Formats: sequence, C-alpha cells, structure tokens
Amino acid sequence: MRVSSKTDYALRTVIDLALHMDDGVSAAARIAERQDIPVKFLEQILMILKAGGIVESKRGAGGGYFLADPPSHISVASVMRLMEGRLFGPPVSAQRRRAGSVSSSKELPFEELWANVEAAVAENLEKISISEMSDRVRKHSHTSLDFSI
Amino acid sequence: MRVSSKTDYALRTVIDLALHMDDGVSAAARIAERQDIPVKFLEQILMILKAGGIVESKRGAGGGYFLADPPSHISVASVMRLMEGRLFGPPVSAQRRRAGSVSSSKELPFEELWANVEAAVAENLEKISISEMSDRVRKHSHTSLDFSI
DNA sequence: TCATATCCTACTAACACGATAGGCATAATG
DNA sequence: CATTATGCCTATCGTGTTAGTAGGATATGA
Ligand code: FES
Ligand code: FES
Repeated sequence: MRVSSKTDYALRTVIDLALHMDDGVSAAARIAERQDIPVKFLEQILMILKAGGIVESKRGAGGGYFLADPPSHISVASVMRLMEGRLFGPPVSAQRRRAGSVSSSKELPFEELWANVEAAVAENLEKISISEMSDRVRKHSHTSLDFSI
Repeated sequence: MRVSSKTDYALRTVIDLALHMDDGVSAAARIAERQDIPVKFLEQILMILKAGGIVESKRGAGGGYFLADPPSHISVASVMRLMEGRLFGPPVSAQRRRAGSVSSSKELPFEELWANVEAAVAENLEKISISEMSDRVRKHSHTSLDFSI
C-alpha cells in the first residue's frame, strides 16, 4: 500500500509554499524546480489544490500560487484526502462489482475493520499541520549540509 | 488509497479456512466457490499464503489447504503485510528514482510521517485475529437471513 | 504589445492489477 | 496400473490507473 506520487508532490508543494511565504507568490515553474517535479504535472496538481481551497492563485505576469490559509491551519490529512479520496478504503473487487454493491451482511465485519483503520490513519494525519512539516524540513536542511559524495 | 482485491481475497480465504476447520482440508475449488473468488486467481493467492507460512497444504486427491496455526494466533496484519508488502508506505516517485534512493536529509520528515501512520495501522491490525474475524462473520450470517429483495 | 503567468483539455506511455490458461507433479482410489 | 483429483508453477493478457506530455486559450503586469 503506497501513497501515490501525486499526493507526495502535493504535500511537497504545500510545504514548499509554506517555506516561501515571505517571497510572495510562487510561480508553478519555481515550485517545480525547487521540488524537482515535472512542471506540467505540477500544474494539474495545483489546479486540484486550488479547487480544494488549499491554495489560491494570481494570474498573469508576476502571478503564482500561495496558501489560502496559514500553514498551521492546514492538516496533512486535508491535503491527502483531497488527492487520494479516502485515506484508507476497502477494495472494490470484481466480486463486489458482481454483487452490485448490495453489501450483504457478511461484508459488515470487513467494513468495520477498514473503517477502524481509516479512523486511525485520519487521527494520525489530522494532528500534523503543514507548519509542523515545514518546521521539520527547515530544521533538517540546516543541520546537514550534506558533504556526502 | 484502497486495499487491493488480492488482500481482500486472502483475508476471506484465511477466515474461510478458520470457519471450516472441522471439515479437514479445503480444496482451492471449494474455497473459491464458497467465497466467490476466481479459482485460478485464488490458487496464486494460496501459494503466497503458503510461502508466507500462513497456510499449509496436502497434495493429490483428497488434498487441500488448511491453516498452519490456530486462528487466534494469526493476525489480520500478518496476512495483509504478506500481500501488500508495507502496510502504508511512501511513494516510489520518479523523483525518488532519479535521485537513486539516496534519501537526502530533506526526505527524513516524510519518512517519519509515513512510518508513524504505518505504525498506527499496524497497531490496529495486529490486535485483530482471524478467530475474531471469523466470529464476527459467523454472528452475522446467523442473525440476518437476508429477506431483502 | 510583449512577456509571463495561470488555466484547461486532450493525449500517451508505462505499469499494476485482476484474471485466465495450460501443463506438470503428486497422491488417493479402485 | 490407470484414473482422477488435487496442488504447484509460469506465462500471458486485458483493462484501468498512474504519471507524465503537449498545446493552446486566457489573463495580467510592465
Ligand atoms: S461484529 Fe458485526 S460488524 Fe463488528
Ligand atoms: S524532525 Fe522528525 S525527522 Fe527530523
């Protein structure tokens, strides 16, 4: 079970915007090179983030993107939910499709199981804000100047 | 983020085996029809479950599969981990592949994040045993005889 | 008017997933 | 011994999702 690249990129993007709030707006191209994300792919991600109310934008020359809310008010969960839909969902097996989503009573224990896990994940990710994440990133880029070969 | 059908099938299979322990071994074909899983697909899943030490098998006529351990000693987590690899892992983005898994220090906060979530998921799933799951299933197939149209 | 942006849609390549197929190996049964 | 029932193993395939590209329309500041 892996997180999608899209979600990964989205998180990096939002954190990047938090780290560069003072510089005013950030053009997609700027973010892309800072975070090493394919520009055109990033544009799509930014559209989703905008539709989801996480970032706002300013068009035209000198334009770019910026966070719609203070970083401390944005949770990792909200970003992830926007990109992934459910944080931890049940499978949509062919079996289920054959049954036509008639969720028989035998399915209930499974639904309960997955719901519990999803709740655990949500609890975890709701607690972490983008400002916490950006703090961590900042700390790490200071401490290690990376003299490795 | 959805659980794969493979994991879903594997769980149902193991629970099915728990429910039919008295009948001796269960042939793959039996399990397949009881759980409505494509037989040949199930065979592959059973191979994995066997390699993972969760089920054992008896070959030849009258053969079949059975649990390697008592259901109370098998956790949902162990089955799921076997099928999915990591319970909740980081993405393997092209970015990361370009970097050649050099996990720079900037990645650490992310690794920490995913590791925490994975731990939460694990904690949740480690607690639930197959015997609990089979109990729940049993209870539900008794209580509701499903007179729905 | 030009350069620099966002915005939007369509397309495509690669991969993962769910599933299928065919055949070999082993064991029970008569 | 032949037959039948099973597990064991590998290859292949169709489809959907994912990750990434491409091109251009639209807006804005200088
Ligand atoms: S026992 Fe009925 S869903 Fe938990
Ligand atoms: S602050 Fe958590 S990884 Fe360094």
